[in-house]
Amino acid sequence: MHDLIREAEALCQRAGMTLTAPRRRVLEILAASDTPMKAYDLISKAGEDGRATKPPTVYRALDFLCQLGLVHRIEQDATFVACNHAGHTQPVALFVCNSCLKATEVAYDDVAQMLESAALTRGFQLQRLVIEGRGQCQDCALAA
Amino acid sequence: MHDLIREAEALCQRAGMTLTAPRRRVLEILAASDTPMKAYDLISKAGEDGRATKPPTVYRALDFLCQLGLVHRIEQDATFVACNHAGHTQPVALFVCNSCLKATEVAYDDVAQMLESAALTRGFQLQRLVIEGRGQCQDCALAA
DNA sequence: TAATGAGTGTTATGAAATAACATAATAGGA
DNA sequence: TCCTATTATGTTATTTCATAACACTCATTA
Repeated sequence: MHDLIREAEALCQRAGMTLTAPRRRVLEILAASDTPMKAYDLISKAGEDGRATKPPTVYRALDFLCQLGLVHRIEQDATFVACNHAGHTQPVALFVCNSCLKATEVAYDDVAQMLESAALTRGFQLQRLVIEGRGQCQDCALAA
Repeated sequence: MHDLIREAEALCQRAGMTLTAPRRRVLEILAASDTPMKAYDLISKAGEDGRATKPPTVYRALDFLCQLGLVHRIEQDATFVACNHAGHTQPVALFVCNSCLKATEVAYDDVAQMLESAALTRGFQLQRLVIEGRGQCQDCALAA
């Protein structure tokens, strides 16, 4: 978990950017959470130490972290989750359990290639790809 | 385009549901648009005849139409688009052009199967799948 | 030391979606 | 037919998600 922060720092440095205080704070909170979080939960959590934290601060940090691939935004429900494979810039698929809400991150090069070629046969040049699943994770299936 | 409405009616009947006035209205507007629309654009457009149309009316219609697969919600930017292959209940991938904003709908059974099995090897049982792309469509690529 | 640029703080507002409750329309059964 | 249950809509208000705009800080460098 502190690994993640260290990796993040290294990654920023390589990219010529800096992991400033608010960015690090947001990443720490996300990394400590076992489920994806809403932006406003982050905002109140980040403000739990003395000073107030306001929406733009957190949204800016999230934009930054998402761009570096350190955090993923789950489009279906506007939540954010820290990336497992810190540092990879490849796209991932995110499977979210409807029961426990935990997110499973999966690399999917093969799938991406299929989609890319499916798009290309229609003359469409892919720049960004979002793949999100909903369902039931193993733990919840066994518990039921 | 009127085909779509007729198909929609048939589909509703088969499902034991009804294509009521507001639902039909929303579907018509979406079908007439060549790009995906935001909910609030629909709301004002639907209100252009005399009577005011309010958010819940349109959101309810959208929920209904999405459930029947007559409309798709694009999660990335919260827009809605009428379905091409009216009646299919299989999932589709949506590729949205960053220039002209038009959406291309693509069936992807093979990709879905890959993702499903990728999920299953992790014990994850998929119930819903969202696949969305962003990029440049053929027309815009040629125009540039 | 001025000028630049990147980042943050703050106020205010815009945009997307839904809760809660009242009302209407419709279909089925006695 | 009349009652009742169900389904859908109308309406008000509010919640949730996100960003615009501008002032300020602080490090870098010319």
